[in-house]
Amino acid sequence: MKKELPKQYSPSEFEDKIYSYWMENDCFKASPNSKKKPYTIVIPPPNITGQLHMGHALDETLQDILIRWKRMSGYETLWLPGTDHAAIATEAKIVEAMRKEGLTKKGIGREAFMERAWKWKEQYGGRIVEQLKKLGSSCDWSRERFTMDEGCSKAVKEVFVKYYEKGLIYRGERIINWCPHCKTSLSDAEVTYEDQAGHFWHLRYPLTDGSGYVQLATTRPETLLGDTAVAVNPKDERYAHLIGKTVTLPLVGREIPIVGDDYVDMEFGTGVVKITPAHDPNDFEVGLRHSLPVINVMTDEAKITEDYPAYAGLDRYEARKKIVEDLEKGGFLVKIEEHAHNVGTCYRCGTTVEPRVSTQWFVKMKPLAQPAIDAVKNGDTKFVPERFEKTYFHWLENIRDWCISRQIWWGHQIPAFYCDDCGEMVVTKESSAVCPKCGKPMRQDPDTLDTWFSSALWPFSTLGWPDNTEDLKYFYPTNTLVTGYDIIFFWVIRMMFSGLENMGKPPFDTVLIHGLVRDAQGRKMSKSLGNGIDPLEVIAQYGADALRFMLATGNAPGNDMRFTEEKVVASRNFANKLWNASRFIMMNLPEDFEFKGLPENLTIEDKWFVSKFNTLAKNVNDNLDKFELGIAVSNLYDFIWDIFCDWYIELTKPRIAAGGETMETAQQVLVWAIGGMLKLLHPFMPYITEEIWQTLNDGKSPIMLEGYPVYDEKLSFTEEEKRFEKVISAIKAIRNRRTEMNILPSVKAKVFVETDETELFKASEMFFVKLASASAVEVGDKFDIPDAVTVVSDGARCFIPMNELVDKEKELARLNKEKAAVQKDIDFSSGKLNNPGFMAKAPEKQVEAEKAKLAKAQEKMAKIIESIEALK
RNA sequence: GGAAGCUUAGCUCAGCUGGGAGAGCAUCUGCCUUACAAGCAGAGGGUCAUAGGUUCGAGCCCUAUAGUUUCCACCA
Repeated sequence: MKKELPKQYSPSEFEDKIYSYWMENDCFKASPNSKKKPYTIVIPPPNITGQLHMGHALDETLQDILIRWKRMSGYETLWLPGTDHAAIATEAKIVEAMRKEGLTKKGIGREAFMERAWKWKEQYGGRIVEQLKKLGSSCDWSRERFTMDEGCSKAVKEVFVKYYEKGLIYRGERIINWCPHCKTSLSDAEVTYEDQAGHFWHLRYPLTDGSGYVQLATTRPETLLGDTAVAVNPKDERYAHLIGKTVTLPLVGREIPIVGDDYVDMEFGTGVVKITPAHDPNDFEVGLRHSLPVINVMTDEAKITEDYPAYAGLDRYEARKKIVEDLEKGGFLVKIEEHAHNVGTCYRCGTTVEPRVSTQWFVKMKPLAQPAIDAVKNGDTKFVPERFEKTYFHWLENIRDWCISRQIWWGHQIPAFYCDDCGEMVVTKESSAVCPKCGKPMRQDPDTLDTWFSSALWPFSTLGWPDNTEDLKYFYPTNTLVTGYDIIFFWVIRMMFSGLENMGKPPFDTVLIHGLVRDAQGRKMSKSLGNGIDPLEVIAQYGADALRFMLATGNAPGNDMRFTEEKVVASRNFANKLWNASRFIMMNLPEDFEFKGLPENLTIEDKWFVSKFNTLAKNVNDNLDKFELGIAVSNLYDFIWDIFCDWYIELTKPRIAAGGETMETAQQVLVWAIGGMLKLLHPFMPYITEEIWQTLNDGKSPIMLEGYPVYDEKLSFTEEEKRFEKVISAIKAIRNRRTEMNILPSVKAKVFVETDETELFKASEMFFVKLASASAVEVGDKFDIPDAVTVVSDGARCFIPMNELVDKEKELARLNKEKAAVQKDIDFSSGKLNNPGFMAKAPEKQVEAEKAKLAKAQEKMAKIIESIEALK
């Protein structure tokens, strides 16, 4: 049957069809019973509420390239997919949707809320999964997981109880970051700091004994309501004598002490600080040291509490305004200054967080952090690029206890139970508990866990832990974790210590960090800017292969990249090029063609090509090994376009036209070549390579399960490669000369090739006809052609008799110019070789290469001089 | 305050362990040469931010400076 591709490359015609074909044939499925070596990647689970964006597209593309490459390289590969419940983000969306219906959480109650939330998950959780498939992601969908599914929930409880019993989890009253909008506590990692313009209010607090006042400044006058002390540095001579005295808090009238504490910077401001333990982390510490009372002045919505009737119910900013007014009226305000400062905001909603004292659950980090530091220090896990290890160490070395309880409903409810009668607490994996003291049913802690608590367990909870499953035994530890640098703190660190603590081994050996996909102007893609590019639209227009290829092109680990449509177009054009090259091959095969493998009777140009292909296979594998995906891509791009399409295909044309044995050999090599290139390219452009492969092989078996080409000593023809370059060099030189002289390609002329390699060039005569506009070719070791254009290249001197077209003066000038250029080369090389330092210290390989270069240049020089003489 | 990255052709960026500067797009010239005009053949264009240093040799290593981006911390 005649193999044939449609004339037009239109990816939308076959991408979905190919994906279904892979799914139907279970091509992505992994087995823990394989004899092969495992290679595993767990997907960074996208949020169920999310829509695929360019960040995902990049992340998935890199993972799919790695997993496909390893699969073809003989590993049992598992790419484990799933989604994250994204506690706060999802709950916010559900609450928002409810608000539109006029409903509130309180109104419908916890049970009904959870019912809605699960429905939401069913409705939207599948969307992002379908979008991942569009990219061509070869995940084992039969193993798809969700952070709140039964297994993951079991793992969460197991870990919580274990940590609690080991004293790694505790409950306590601490100052935490509170988001008044999401109405929950946040961990340190969930707070992003941003510069805001603010003010400095200079205030006067009168001494209670009437002997004067102290002056201090604050950026948050409303917290004055909760002041329980004023602090000075005990070494500060200005104020030391005041320690032990009291001041009367303006507006409130409370008598509060002046304490001495090293925390106060004598150089900054007036050297006097108001202390609000309930609403400032540093003040909280001071409060602990001096046993100060902690007075919370705000509700969970950051409104002033009922305790201060003058301000009760006012939002913190309204309260600030009123308090400043009142301070001024009372004569307590000295002055107001402009002041830029950094304020913490909620990473989900952007609201300014309110530090607040409350009772929460914490993970004790110090003992968990150390093994995670060690694992990277001793190389069990390495970061690519390495520089991110610094970030990792810095964070872990300065880590504070992790606040894991959240005051929301969507998530894993904390497995702690309280007795309302006697206050007894029980932490258990069971879903209910009875008070061991009073025998009464206990009430479960209403809080849920930080969403990152469950994703921290992802690399092993998804493999079946805490059960010792076949999957867990075979696939853990996983191999490569691919994620953006913005996720290191949230996720990578927590997976590291969780894996080490619970499995005794780090969860992966390599963390491949990539950057952000920015817009064409280099800005972050964001909803508020509206500059996001929808990957699905790009796929619809240009195909998933083009998008993937674009994302992999020029992608250096850890570096940000810009998305531009031109780059996608360039990638699409490359796919189109490959498509047409394949069409060329197919249309030049006989109907009964049978591929027999690489033939024995290769010509020199075949060997030139095969040898170059061999080098390509080596380079692509080497670069993939080093996670230099961007370089591997450009290796493939350059080879397929330049070496294969521009040269090798063109070289086969005269052979195909000639027919007979040379044609048959060329056909075998072409099919061998396209097969090899499709395989090498497959991880990057899975769809088009599969489509062409299927057509070429009559749909026998998928390319994605073929073996990946590797370097093969038998395919290395170094000598032939070098020799054939001489022919290419001569053809290029002739083309340059002709363009320079404005000779149309349609004007053919006889070419005389003077060379020592007469046999090589005689065999290549047809190439000069096809590629250098030669009407005829004569090869010899010596010619004397008058009125000819002379073209000197490596290993040959070509004469093109053009008679009237030849202007002797111009020709001479050009030859002299060329002579000067070659002389420069000679000077350069001989300069090096005459440099005693170079000769003494440069490696021998380098010296040899330089000598060869010099010899080549000298040979060329001799030919040029000869040509100049002949013209005179 | 601490740390990291970036600065290479008009634009966007490669350049992996130091050995005579590359790609895509854009520009210019000429071609519809039956795989491909989403293409082919050519051309122009860069004291690789600046200043020192190491080296036989530096875009690449070291130091400093400038500009730029990002992360972390934070003094009320």
